[in-house]
Amino acid sequence: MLPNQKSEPRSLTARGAATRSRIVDAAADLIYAHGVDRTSLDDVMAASSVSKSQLYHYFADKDALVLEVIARQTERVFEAQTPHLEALDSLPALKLWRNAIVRLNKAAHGKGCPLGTLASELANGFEPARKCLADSFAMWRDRIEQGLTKMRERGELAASADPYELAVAVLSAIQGGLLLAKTTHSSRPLEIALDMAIDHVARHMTKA
Amino acid sequence: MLPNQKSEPRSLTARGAATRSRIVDAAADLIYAHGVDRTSLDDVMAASSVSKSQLYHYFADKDALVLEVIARQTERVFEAQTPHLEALDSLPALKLWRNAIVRLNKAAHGKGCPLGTLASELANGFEPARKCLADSFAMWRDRIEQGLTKMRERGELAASADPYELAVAVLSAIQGGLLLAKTTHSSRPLEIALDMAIDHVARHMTKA
DNA sequence: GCACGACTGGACTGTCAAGTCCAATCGATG
DNA sequence: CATCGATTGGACTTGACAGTCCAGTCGTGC
Repeated sequence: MLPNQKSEPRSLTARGAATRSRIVDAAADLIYAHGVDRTSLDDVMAASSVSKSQLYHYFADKDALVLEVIARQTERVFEAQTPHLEALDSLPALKLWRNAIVRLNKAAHGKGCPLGTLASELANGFEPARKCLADSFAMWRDRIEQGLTKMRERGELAASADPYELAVAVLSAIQGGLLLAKTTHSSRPLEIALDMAIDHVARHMTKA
Repeated sequence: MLPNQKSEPRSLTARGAATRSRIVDAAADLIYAHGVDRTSLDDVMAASSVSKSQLYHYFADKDALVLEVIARQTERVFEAQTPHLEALDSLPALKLWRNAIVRLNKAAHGKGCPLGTLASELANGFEPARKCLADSFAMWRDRIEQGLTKMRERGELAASADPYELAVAVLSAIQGGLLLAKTTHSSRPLEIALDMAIDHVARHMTKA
């Protein structure tokens, strides 16, 4: 059982890094639009103006590329929620965030959450991807949890409230709402789910 | 533009119906386990002990089979929630249902909701499937909504509460909770999401 | 018992996708 | 400017999969 790090050259020049990044971006877009299995490497080649050998120069195989795509989408999801995600420590902040998510979903024409669709497609059958996505969700939950913890420290949230559980509940609402929104071609389910989640947090607040 | 009902023979004998049903069952199982794109017709053939020509005798193409699988999974989901789904008209009934869902998820080794995974995979790019799944979700939501409506008629739920919106919120929580449960390999997110949803309903109840 | 249509078997085709290979360039460095 | 590894091009191999075709069997109504 040798370390078997067969892929990825030891060093990358600036040009190489740019090419590699271009590939990941194109793959992320295509996979978001069509799913992992309906995105061929030929599609990725065409979209990123790259040849087959380059793909296999930078990535051991399609699975390795998919793993990179997960990482890239995780970054994108976090960036898209900036700056809201950094300070979800008050009811007004949560509501602003809610509106931003709804806006984001509309801008994406209700295609759903990039991480959610990847998770649904890969969580069974490609264990490294599942782990990676579980980490992404954990980080996301953690951001929410941090804001709630701050609220509790300030006494805005009841001492009996569990920031971890509240954060999991909120994230569930987001994912479920996005899935229903995507399926029904309407953003209402997302709005309704988010409002429930915010109500749920509000319910654990001490009187104003 | 002729009606173009190219597929499906006019009549089915008992044996033919059985074969056809066997195919759909096998396809449903395989697709639930591996996803639509990772399930080949050869796999379905092997699992249902059927030859290629039989597949194409009963279904116009893979898409037609997938549509049937959606219908079958919809039936299964509803059956699995029987009898709870028929009378979600009290808080205790909702809690019993919650426990049943958690149990079901554990029994399925956290593979998630059959409808949810299909929706995530097919909602973009295969419009007939999306419509079909949207209908399934609407029926599901309607069952929940009916129970809540009954509660409101009885005066247990506040007149200001909207059974439709509450039902959508509950269904979102289920789907989101199942997705996180599947990704994290833990049923906790599902439990947390369901508890939030039930709390949310309880919050709209008139005092006991 | 025979005729006709439902039903079945399985070989065959065409396409497309993953992954391999080798030879050619580019560019920093001594 | 010579060298070496990073980088690139694209043809080629291999296998899988959707879908086609035709020939044969079964079973039910007449």
